[in-house]
Amino acid sequence: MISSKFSVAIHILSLIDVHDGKITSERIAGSVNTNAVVIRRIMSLLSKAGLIESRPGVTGIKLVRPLSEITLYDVYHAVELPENNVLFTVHQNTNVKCLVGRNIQHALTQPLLDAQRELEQSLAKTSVADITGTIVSQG
Amino acid sequence: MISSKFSVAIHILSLIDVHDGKITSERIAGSVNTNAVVIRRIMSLLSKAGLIESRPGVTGIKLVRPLSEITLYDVYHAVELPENNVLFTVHQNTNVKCLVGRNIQHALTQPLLDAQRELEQSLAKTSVADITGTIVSQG
DNA sequence: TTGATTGTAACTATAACAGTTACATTACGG
DNA sequence: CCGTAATGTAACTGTTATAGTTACAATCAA
Repeated sequence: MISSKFSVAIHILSLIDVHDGKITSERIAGSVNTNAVVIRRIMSLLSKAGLIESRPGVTGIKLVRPLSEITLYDVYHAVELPENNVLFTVHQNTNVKCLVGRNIQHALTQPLLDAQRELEQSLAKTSVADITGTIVSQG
Repeated sequence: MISSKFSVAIHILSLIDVHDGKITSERIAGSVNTNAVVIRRIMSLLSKAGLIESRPGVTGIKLVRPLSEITLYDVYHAVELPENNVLFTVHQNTNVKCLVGRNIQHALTQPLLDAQRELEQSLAKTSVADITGTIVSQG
């Protein structure tokens, strides 16, 4: 399961955009209905990914790129993917004396990478601006 | 992250096939290099999904369908997907007084379902027999 | 009937996620 | 230039999922 960090991150980016950057983590937390530290932790991941910029003591969060140039994949990659960028865990240390144990990891590599790529390419088709557009049109 | 239950389940199905069903959970555990109860737990999920059949006291596990008719998606669905069949967690209980809080879940629904479908369709393209074929060809 | 096997409960350990309190650091506004 | 407010992060708690382990009742084959 992909955690709610992903959808919360999109929520954060939408709010920054709607408020032209003039918003605090406390206010965002009020909209998400959680604690401000939860918001700041996810903002920290978005900062490391180069999507936003913020500074201690200063109210306001800057979008480094417009939301039309940030895809759902960018957000997913920033907050969900582990260091190795691999979605599927494959069990290691299998018994090399066994034909299956010796070769299973390699046999799975390509199909699992393909599936991950399809997921990511689908996410990349939608920008956060598309999501904000849907939100605004709902009223 | 998708857990190793998935890759272990494929390992189990491959071993059943390679040994024509004459194999115990203890032997499978020896190939996977884990405890037999871990294997039986995953076997229980595969049984509930109707992919295998086994009985207490009887050595041997039956493949209900040939591996060529079991896709990676079938295995993934059997051991990884939660009750609601939804891959992405979306945060709930957002603030309805806020435009974004009021509409974010609905705005995310379709793109996230699309991405999940792409992942699943990609997994469905490969059968467990394909994996076993790769394994055997490696030697 | 004996021995092997399955199925499952129960316990432990670890890790990720999420919520919370606390606080040092920073910088803007009066 | 001081006080207020905000960020960034550490530290702790609670919950859940995964994984490993021991134990054992139920089952069946030989």
